Amino acid sequence: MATIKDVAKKAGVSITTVSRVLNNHPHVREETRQKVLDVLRELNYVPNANAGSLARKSTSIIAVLVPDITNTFFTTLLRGIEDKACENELLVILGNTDEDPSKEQIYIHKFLERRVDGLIVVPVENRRKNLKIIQRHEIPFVLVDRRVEGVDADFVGSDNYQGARLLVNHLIELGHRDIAMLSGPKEVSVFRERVEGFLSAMRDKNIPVKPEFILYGQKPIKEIGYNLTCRLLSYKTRPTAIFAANNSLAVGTVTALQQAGLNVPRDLSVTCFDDNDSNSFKPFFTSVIQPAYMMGYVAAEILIKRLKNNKKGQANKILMQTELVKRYSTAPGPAGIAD
Amino acid sequence: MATIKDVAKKAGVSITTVSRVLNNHPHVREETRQKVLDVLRELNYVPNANAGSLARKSTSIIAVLVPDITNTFFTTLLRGIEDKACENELLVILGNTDEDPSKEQIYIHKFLERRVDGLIVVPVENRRKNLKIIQRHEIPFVLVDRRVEGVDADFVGSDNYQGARLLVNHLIELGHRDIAMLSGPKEVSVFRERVEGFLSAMRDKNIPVKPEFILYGQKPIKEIGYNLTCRLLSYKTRPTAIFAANNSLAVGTVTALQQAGLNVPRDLSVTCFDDNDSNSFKPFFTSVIQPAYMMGYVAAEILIKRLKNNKKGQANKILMQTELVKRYSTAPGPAGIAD
DNA sequence: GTGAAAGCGCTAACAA
DNA sequence: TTGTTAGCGCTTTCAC
Repeated sequence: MATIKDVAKKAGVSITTVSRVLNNHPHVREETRQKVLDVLRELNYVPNANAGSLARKSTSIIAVLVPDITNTFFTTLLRGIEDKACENELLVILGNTDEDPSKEQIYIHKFLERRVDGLIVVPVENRRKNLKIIQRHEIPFVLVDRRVEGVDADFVGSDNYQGARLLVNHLIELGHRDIAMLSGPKEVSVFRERVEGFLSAMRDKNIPVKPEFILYGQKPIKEIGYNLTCRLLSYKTRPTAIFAANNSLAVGTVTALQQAGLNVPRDLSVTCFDDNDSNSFKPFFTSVIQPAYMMGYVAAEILIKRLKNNKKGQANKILMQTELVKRYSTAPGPAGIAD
Repeated sequence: MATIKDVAKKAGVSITTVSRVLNNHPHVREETRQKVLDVLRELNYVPNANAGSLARKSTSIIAVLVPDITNTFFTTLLRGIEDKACENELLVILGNTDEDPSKEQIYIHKFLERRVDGLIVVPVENRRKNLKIIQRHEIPFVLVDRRVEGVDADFVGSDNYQGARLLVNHLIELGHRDIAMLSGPKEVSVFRERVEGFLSAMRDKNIPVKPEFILYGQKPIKEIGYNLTCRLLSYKTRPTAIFAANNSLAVGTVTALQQAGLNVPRDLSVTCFDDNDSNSFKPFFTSVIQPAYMMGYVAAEILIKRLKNNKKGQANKILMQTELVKRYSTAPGPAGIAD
């Protein structure tokens, strides 16, 4: 591949001049510029961005880390990030951690080696270790969706506590009392918050919560949702409604229920956080929707601002509101609908 | 961030020696190695991969270009690629073209600038231009899913022609005669092949095909599927079955049908290519499934082989078999089931 | 076993 | 307006 040197020689100018026309610097005579432009074309010149980054000490790349790239919530988030990044001529590189802390660590390391300008990360769990590595090297990053204790960084999330309350209040209004909650790992902030919202809504209405009705899965994925639901079904007294902490868990829940010959919502109501599938022709779940696209967009915005302002300033903490969307997975419970 | 120079100075050795221990070269005294290792840790040294790439003239990065990152088919493909790449310590960077040729061009350019070692691309359309750019710079790449006329490159796809025949034969067996086909753009090979498969299966059974029953969309996405289906429904004689060329079109189709008060499969049968949602608890569509994961894995395998063998050798052309999966979107048609 | 030095392709003072 | 030069952080040849 042709280098800037080749171009300079052929155009009969110095490499500095070529560099100037490549970067649209002023103070280049129109005639010279044209000549260089011609040679550029003639040689099919493609600048080596790595060499440029090395010299410029900045890559114009931001890295994004998500726990599950097959989850609509994260792909939508990603799209928000990409759009904002694109507006600012930044390249986005993506890592999929699969909810695995060691994968997270590997990706973070690779991204640091590539000297990305900044990162946007949905952290896998509550261990500060991986994030501290980023901080130690003073690379700006923003946390999305999940907080991590002891890490003071920009954060964009949604009001999980309030969202969970919306969902639970809806179930209570439908007449449900025996409500079970399927949570993701305790270590992840969003799941703790959703459980707390659940508990508070129940407390407000003086409805007792059976301890065995709160189940924590190691990962918020459908296989785990399936297993936990089977456990619920094995109880002598079963819940009449299940609140799954995310979309994937809910899918596992419904799978287990169907397999047990139970109809949703006739026999049991099911609710969850987030949409399950962007492609669905008939969204099924009554759920609380987070503004995923906006969360990504804003996260990128904050990161970019930091990149431009030389990383200064206090951490931003942004909390977005959620919305309850009633659909087909919930129905009146045994207590009947309250007025 | 600490550089190799800092490490060398602090360890009292030359940068060459540091480089040697970083790359596990032999001929380093164990004592020296240990000392360097200690300093490496002490300074939290993270090698600059861009500088390394520049010197080594290879980045160990491969780029992947897909048309729609929200489509399960492509995310599954991607996962296959990633797994194989990971085995070989390659970093994958992703571009989402949104079926837009100009986005494709932009990404290809960015990837070339970053000097990726190779690319895996699901091309947007049948224009050679973007791919010729890659070829001109002699960067290895493999085409996946879609072929491009006039481009002789490694290719991994599936037997769309045969897959379409499976689907159509199934519909015919169910007693359907008035079968409509919703295709993606003519310019994309897979859609041409699926239409041809459709036509050949109909011809084999001597069933006439109404020209107005073959509709081409500009993009294979649900919005277009919706529009085309509305067009079908406006005809005086409607089809009794619709063959959507991919999963997203099919979702649009069902949406339109539901909106028109039609039940699938009672009033109309619908089939398509590929699964619609990896997360579904009750896959709905009778469809032909391509081995997406395997396609990605094999594509990466071929690319990596080429990277190692110095790019030599004739182009591989791999065609994988598809599988018909009968589910809930098809039912017997007016002619009744054939024996 | 170890180091000096050249070079990868580019940017950015500084001079002219 | 243009060119010279010194890096950016690393690899690698060659000599010791």
